[in-house]
Amino acid sequence: MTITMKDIAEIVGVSESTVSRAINNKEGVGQETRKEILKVAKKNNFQPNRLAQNLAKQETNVIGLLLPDIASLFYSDVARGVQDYATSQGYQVIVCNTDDDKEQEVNYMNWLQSNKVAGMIFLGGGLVNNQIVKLGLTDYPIVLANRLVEEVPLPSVIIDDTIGALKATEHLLDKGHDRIALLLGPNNSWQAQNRLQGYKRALKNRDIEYDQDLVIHKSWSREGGYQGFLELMELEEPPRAIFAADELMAAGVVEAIKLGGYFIPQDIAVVGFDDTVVTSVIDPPLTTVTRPMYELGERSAKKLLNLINEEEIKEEIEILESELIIREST
Amino acid sequence: MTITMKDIAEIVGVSESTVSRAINNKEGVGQETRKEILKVAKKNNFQPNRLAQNLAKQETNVIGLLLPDIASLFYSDVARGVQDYATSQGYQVIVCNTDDDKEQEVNYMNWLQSNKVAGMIFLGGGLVNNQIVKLGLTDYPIVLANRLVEEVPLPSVIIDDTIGALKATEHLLDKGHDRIALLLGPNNSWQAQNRLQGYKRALKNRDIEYDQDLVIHKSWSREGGYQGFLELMELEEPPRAIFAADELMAAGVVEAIKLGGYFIPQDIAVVGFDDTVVTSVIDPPLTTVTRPMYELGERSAKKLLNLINEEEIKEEIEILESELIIREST
DNA sequence: CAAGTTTACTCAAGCGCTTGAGTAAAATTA
DNA sequence: TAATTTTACTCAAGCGCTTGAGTAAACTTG
Repeated sequence: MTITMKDIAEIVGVSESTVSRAINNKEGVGQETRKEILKVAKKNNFQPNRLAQNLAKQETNVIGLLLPDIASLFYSDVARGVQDYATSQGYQVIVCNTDDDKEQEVNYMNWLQSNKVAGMIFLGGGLVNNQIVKLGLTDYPIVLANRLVEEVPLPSVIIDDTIGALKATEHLLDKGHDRIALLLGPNNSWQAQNRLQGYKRALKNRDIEYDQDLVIHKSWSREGGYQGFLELMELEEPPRAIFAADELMAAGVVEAIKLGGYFIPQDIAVVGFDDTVVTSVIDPPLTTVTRPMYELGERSAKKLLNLINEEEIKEEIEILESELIIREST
Repeated sequence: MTITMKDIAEIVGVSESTVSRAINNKEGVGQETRKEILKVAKKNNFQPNRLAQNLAKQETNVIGLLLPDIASLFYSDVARGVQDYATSQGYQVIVCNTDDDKEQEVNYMNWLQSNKVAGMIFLGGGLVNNQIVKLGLTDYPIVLANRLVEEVPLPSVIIDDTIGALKATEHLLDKGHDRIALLLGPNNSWQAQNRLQGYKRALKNRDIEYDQDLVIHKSWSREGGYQGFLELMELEEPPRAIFAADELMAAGVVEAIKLGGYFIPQDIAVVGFDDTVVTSVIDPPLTTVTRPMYELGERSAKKLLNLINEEEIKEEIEILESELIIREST
């Protein structure tokens, strides 16, 4: 059904290799012949069989992207960044959802390897690098994106939330608050640690004592934010500024505050985290820390392609910083 | 570096074909030999080269998914549905972002075809089916998801917003409203048409006259909703119920209502569209029409795989219905 | 126990493309 | 015009796997 180089060769009356060279714009083909071959190819809508091509060339122009969940606001933005850069360079991306499941991650790794992808990006998720090493992938182009780097050093791109959290906290301090509450997810997470660190650093810079009671760990959810706020209100002297270090938590906090009859920012100032459609919909518009998600994807892809093409890589670990967007909630 | 069947054959001392059959669990291999082969394969972490495998078998277990933008809330959910079903059946998915650009769509189509994907799903977006036909893909497994079916009949799965809009309108009618405003995006869109139709049908069912003034077309955005509300308020007798047929528009409407000092639902009842993190964050929780996005993906994938495996396909066009979720805004 | 059947394997071609080496003719040079 | 270079091509092997056909040995059966 589909036409092959062999067919074209027959039609034109040349050898297969000539057809190959003509179609791939290589030299060694006469003008006339080339024209004829291209004409026939076009007429028959010839599409080279990539499987054969890749097999012969021993290379592909596909990269794999492993992430927890493409349906997540955060990851889908990053994925888009990866795809845009990759396709701009002639590469295609295969996205695999691991659901943070190590077994799945390993399966996909194998599958991708099996398919001879040119390289892989591990975005978020939890596969210990150990396993990557075990799987003998160290000689394989790999980039870690927004994932904690462990014992084995691998090229990575990460967003440092510390700076963002620092800026957020400083902003509230600038507004005259000295008792600032911090709402975080479970404290075993890397993200929570970073954000906490930024918060602490900001306090330290101003010689303000760190008050354990003002830092509350809940789930990374709206409910978590809601409950966190209620807990804060039970303190003897409730804080009048809250840094909710997650967009959903921020949404929950805002909800709880309004329900409590308080006004933002007059009664209580709020800073959120991430700038997605969620924070954009909240009333009032939230001052928030924004992470360069799309850029994270782009940079990771770029790093990977550099790796693949063995261009020089400047730094092993690239750090992107989160920024503060100031709006009406503070 | 990577081990091949040939290597294994040499190590074990059998022919390559025996190795192939052993690894693929086919008969014709002695127990002992098979065990030995598998042992060697495992020990060396053998991964069959899919390129070669697919080339030899003349088939792949990869499908292509073309959609406008994976970073969109709607599409990423659908994509996840596609991926989950596909992987459960041993297929992998390649996602291509077309940005609703026909040229890109065609490029991706060709690329996917070149890679011998087993089939494709066209999700949303605008390539006229004509071009699909031109590209000679009619004999190719293709499923259209949530895309208007044109002259050429192709297997499709769509979500009928008509029913959802009907239910939403009826719900407001049930609540005693007889002047219900409808906020829509540009009226040339298929979505807008469907939702309008559902609205009209609901009115007709109750013998309520259709009032052109109550139907406002703006952009599918928060701003659109906001402006739409202001326009409605300028009517002589402003409506006390609004069906904002888009989540962002709904968010805008809610914002405008609150800013105007009105209360939801006491002063004005609101029904939104789509049930994503956006509607979940709005206060009060919105009564909304929810589209089965994940299911749309699943069903499309299922239809495609049936097509690929040439199982019987019941209906050419499968229609999923949107549902109404009743919450506090009405 | 001869004839037929099954089992466990090997052979070799083929999937569609690439690419280094080979070759004859045309073009250049001295 | 003979020697050299260049051009335009062909040949054939190879990428790693699959698979139908072939074969010798082991097993069944009456």
